[in-house]
Amino acid sequence: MGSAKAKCLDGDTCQVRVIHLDRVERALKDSVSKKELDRLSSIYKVLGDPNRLKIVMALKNVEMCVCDLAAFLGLTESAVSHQLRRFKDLALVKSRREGQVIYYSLDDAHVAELLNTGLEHVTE
Amino acid sequence: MGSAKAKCLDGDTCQVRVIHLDRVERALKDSVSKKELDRLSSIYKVLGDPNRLKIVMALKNVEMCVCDLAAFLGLTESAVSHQLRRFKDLALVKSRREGQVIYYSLDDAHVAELLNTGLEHVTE
DNA sequence: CGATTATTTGAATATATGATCAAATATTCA
DNA sequence: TGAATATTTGATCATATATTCAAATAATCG
Repeated sequence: MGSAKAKCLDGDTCQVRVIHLDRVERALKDSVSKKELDRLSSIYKVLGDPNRLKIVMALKNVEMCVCDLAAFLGLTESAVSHQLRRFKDLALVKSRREGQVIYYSLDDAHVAELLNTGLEHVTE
Repeated sequence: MGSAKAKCLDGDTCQVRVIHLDRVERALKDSVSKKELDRLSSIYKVLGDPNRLKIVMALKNVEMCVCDLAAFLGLTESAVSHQLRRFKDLALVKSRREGQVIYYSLDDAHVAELLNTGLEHVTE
């Protein structure tokens, strides 16, 4: 342990410098699958924009239509629609049509939890 | 309620279409400050990249140096260093020097919570 | 001190992203 | 059916981002 010698991790010809091989191997072993990692980072990413965060925090409390959200955010309805699609693609938000109006609301309890944990962080 | 008439929210000359003025006003009232919103979205954003997510999940369990993380991720040490700076700028990760080696570790309990909540989401 | 190791920094670059605009779709209502 | 309303879609563009490379720092050791 603690050796600064070059160690090989990913094949035969590589030259990867590693100081704590045990920790690296442990981290590799403990890491979640690529699929789970991609899903999780996508969720964080979609929350990682102020406007989208406002959208989802509003939808946490009440159903809203696109033009309400646009007024709330001070953005184009088109811009809001584009962002809502990202939430829908991740199945974080669901929609319900009532005549001409489409109502959006949160569709995932975990995301609500994620938001609550985040809010605690920021407001405490 | 339910009127599709144009309502004005942000000044005198605007033409903002709103269907549920009450909901929009309520959302505006309930929304967190811009500062908090920016901080929170920055945190989600920094977690919203697969490589950075791997970094911080590894650091949740054990202290690691740059070259260990680089080996773990299959990235350049420089790339890892750049990403670690983002975490440090947000005070989510701290570093400790021991001779030539700089050890990184998680510096924020809330982020660990955020990660745990996220992991539950993805692995359940 | 000079050589080696570990990390950081800044410039460069290719790609991703968010907003806007114009046009398309879908629903209601006269 | 045709006009009006609500939303979506695709193209475009300016900006942000992640990685790489080369060079700079920082610390140890001979």
